[in-house]
Amino acid sequence: MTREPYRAERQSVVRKPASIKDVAAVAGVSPTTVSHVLSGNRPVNEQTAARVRSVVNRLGYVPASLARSLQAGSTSVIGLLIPDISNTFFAELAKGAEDAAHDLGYGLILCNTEFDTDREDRYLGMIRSRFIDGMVYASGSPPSRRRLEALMGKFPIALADEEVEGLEGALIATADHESGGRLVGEHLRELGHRRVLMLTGPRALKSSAARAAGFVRAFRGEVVERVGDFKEASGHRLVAGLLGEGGLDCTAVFAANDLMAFGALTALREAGLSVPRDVSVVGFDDIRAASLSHPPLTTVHQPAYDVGRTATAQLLQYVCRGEVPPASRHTLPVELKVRGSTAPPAR
Amino acid sequence: MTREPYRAERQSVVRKPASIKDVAAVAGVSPTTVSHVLSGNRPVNEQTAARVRSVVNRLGYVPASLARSLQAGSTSVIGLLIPDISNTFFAELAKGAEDAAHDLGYGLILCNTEFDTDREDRYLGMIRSRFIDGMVYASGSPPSRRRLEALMGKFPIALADEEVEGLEGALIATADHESGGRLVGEHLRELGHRRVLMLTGPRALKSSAARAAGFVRAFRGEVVERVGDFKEASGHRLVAGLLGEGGLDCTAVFAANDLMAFGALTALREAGLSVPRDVSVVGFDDIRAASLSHPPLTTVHQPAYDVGRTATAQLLQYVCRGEVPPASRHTLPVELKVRGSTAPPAR
DNA sequence: TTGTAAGCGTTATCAG
DNA sequence: CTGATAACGCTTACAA
Repeated sequence: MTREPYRAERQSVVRKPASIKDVAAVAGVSPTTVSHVLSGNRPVNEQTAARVRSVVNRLGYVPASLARSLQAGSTSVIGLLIPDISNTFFAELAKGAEDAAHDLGYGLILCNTEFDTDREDRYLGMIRSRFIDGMVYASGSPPSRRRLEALMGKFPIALADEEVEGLEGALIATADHESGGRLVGEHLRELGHRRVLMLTGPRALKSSAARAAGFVRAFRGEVVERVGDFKEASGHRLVAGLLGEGGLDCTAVFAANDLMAFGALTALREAGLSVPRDVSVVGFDDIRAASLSHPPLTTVHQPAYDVGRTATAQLLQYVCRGEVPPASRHTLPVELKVRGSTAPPAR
Repeated sequence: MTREPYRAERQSVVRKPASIKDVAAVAGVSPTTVSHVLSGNRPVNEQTAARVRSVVNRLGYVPASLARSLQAGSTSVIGLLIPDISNTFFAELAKGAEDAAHDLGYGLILCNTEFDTDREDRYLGMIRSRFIDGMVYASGSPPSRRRLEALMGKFPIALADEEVEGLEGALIATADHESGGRLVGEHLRELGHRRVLMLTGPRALKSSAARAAGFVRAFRGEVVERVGDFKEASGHRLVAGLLGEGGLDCTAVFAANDLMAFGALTALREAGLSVPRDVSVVGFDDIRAASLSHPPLTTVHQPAYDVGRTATAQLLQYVCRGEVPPASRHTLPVELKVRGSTAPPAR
């Protein structure tokens, strides 16, 4: 009777995989020939080729991509640096990036930073040590700006979703945040609203500023501005605060992202107000929950998938040829999704 | 006047980065010494070390991780194979996997398959060519079973979230699907329900079968079963269908995931039924939208993050030592989240 | 049509 | 404390 542990131990001994030399030796040819049979880079006698192939199968030989990469000087892998993969916006973006990478035979390393600078540093190290051929950089932490700057002239990097101030000389793919704000402004104006509460994102983010600017310009009414942090709790806190201080005094709320809009929604409901009868609410992003909530949220659809896909495709266009990309900006269209959370103001 | 294109072209010429030999030459020492200064693997004269370090900085030398990996025989990168990163369940799982990998200094390659067999094959190739040291495999397409089987004895692979039938001899981390089903069964029974509609996932999935089995055993009432595909549309279609055929004839609906539960919710609402007054609805997964919907969804919280984290940590425990992992199963606890979509049956 | 030999950039071994 | 030298596993001139 063999006891379990023994069997497990025996299985766990990894025996060294066959190398190109092993194949060559068994097939009675040189490593060069094996290489050429597999790559097709130069003609090989059909008899020889057949023999080599059969040995390859018999030994289960698979070329070590590491050695190949070392020789070739590139790994066919790029990185995607994002703050939080569990945020559906970034998950969609990642999907687009992964699709674009896959199309060109590239792998994608997920660099999830949680806004942690150390973590971001470690991932940026991968590009400096040339383990990845390039990086798609989607709004990391603000302090990373200087480091990015140093890298950008020397390594292939593309900015996705968020511009980094002072880093205009790069490949950039971003949603048209300003138009998004404008669409919301026009929508609320047309409904008859004249005074709205605007919950913005952090001031440092250009995307957030662009949304606000577009909105203010198009709305042309009174705008009460409060700064949030893109989290649900901050939307709740800001609205509940105003409600407590003696009234909202606005007929609509425009939150710079859906999560804050949901926080606002909850605060309004808790105060006994009805959406959209008493107050209209608009978000930004169009995350999955937006169409599922009650009422479904009027929001601006951001092409997260396309942002990721475009940034990556652009980047790879240069990476393939071993070039550092020039400056170029792609602004992707957004779309207003009018749902149930907006209506003309009461009275 | 230099015109833009020229500058761009000039910048795009990548000049070859410094190697350890360059540093050695400039510092007047051997590559060996440079290596040791950087790794600390053996003592080096402080003067020499200082000189080397200064040259390293001056030349901006960063060791090529590729060469290091080739020599070491491992890349410190593993893969995470999932069907769809834009599904919040897998995004959470990915986050857990990424965290666990990062903790041990490993990188994580995102292998998003979209249930595409070719795509899955290409990613599995990465492990065979030893570009990655291991793979966390989260419910790929059914046809991949045979291929997995061949790989599992030879390469480090861990199964996350979903068991693959016939592949018991492996590292497995999964949620306690059966207990989840049981909790729902008990909950509905205690509320007084005696006849429920159960929307299951695809029959082939063990997780789905386990949820159903646990539910049926605990509920001990009448169960009308319909097979869905985990998508929102299928929940809607199945419920709307029954509603059309002359009545639901059940006081509650248990969907095997939240998405189908939302589909059911919509169908019920469209038929003029109120949840939970007329019909109770329960989901499974506890995706973000579950707590945001109206009414908030009673559901089973799956520890997606922990599943990803556990599977990955387990895998790495063996990968670190260059071993193929033995069989071992980790079943993670689930939790019933009672929210607003369930209530005692009417009358 | 095929083989030899020189890289790719590290680190480990062994010697001094 | 330091340095040659030989791997790691592949590709590709160059040569035959």
